[in-house]
Amino acid sequence: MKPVSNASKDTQKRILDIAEQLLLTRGFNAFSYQHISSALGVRNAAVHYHFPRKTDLGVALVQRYRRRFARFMEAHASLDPLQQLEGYFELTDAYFQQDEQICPSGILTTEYHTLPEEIQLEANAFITEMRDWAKTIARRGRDERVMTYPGTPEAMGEVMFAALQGGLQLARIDAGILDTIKQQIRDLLKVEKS
Amino acid sequence: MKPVSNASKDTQKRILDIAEQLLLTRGFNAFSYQHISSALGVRNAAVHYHFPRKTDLGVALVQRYRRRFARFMEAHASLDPLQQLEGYFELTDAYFQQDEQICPSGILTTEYHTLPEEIQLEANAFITEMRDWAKTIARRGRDERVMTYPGTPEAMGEVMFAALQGGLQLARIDAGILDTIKQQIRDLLKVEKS
DNA sequence: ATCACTCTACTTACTGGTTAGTAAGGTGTC
DNA sequence: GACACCTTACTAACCAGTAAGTAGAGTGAT
Repeated sequence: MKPVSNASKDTQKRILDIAEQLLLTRGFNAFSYQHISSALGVRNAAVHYHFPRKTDLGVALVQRYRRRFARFMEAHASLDPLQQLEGYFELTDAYFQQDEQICPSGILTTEYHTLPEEIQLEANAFITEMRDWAKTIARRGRDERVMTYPGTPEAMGEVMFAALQGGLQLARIDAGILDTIKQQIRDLLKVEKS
Repeated sequence: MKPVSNASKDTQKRILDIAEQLLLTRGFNAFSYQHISSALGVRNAAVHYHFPRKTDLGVALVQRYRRRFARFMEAHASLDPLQQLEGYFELTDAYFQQDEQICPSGILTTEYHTLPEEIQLEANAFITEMRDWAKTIARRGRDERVMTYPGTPEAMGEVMFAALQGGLQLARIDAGILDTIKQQIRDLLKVEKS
């Protein structure tokens, strides 16, 4: 149990918060330690003190997403599939409403070939977890006879996830597209908006 | 009508070809004039001679996409909707098979907030054209009674386009996802693979 | 209680590399 | 000799990352 001061923990969290905002609006390659340090009111080297290399910061960001998404799944585990679907939609909306952020998986896959391997590995795990959650909703929806669709739950989950990822990006061009896609997914699953 | 030498036209085309490859694999912010000039075997300033600012190069790239996509639509205009759908799928496949490239609209929307306004405007127009084509396929498919789906053709087109855009990106994590999504779209439209 | 010491969380000051972009000069072709 | 198409040589800004120093808070011995 190593003691970490409150100041350190707080600064570290604030760095992650600022970096997250920059990641989801500008992408990993288009933000610098300067952006973070000036937003935080400290010097460049202070950021390097907490996250020596930018790769460390990237890995920490994705790991935090994974912990957060694990808590999200846990909180929604006992809900029925229709509520889980709406919860998934709300998560998507929440991104866009905050500075037109997009889903982290969209950033990570688009910039994939330019990312350090350590971040790629975390991204793989994170995205697999998100895709699996979409598939789980589709599977439970069919098992509990509240969703009706052709094909396998796996395929339906992939389409739902891919459409929301793409939809979030396209919403930057046309904000209305996100609602259209959410409603069409409901229609394709033959469910009513709850 | 200003005369342009063959050498110039050729170099200009080769710059665009290299830049396109870099754009679709690395993104606009993650490639430089150095990347292009070294791949082309010329000096940095030679690229600036043809495209003074990087913005000029970006605009030229998107405009070329638009011309190319216009020709694509013209070539497929007289086909039946099922063939148009498969043509759309083939276009998607072609991107991925070439160095895991993704759809330009995925790059442009993901990096949107970091792009110069001139490129944003071209991107808006290009993406609108691609989305409209997807909607046209969905509309004609229903009108000619070869596709069956809930919701409006507009909504179905948006979901198809967004799912393919997201699917291309996710294919970098799991190559199989693209085929899964294509087949699920066929199933959702109640059409057979042609 | 106070001096000596240690540690955290920074700062200042820097390096070497990369970036887009430019100015001026050269060379071959019509 | 005019022009297209390049080159060499450069600038200023930015990038990630580092080395060395410091202020202040806490600790421990006397």
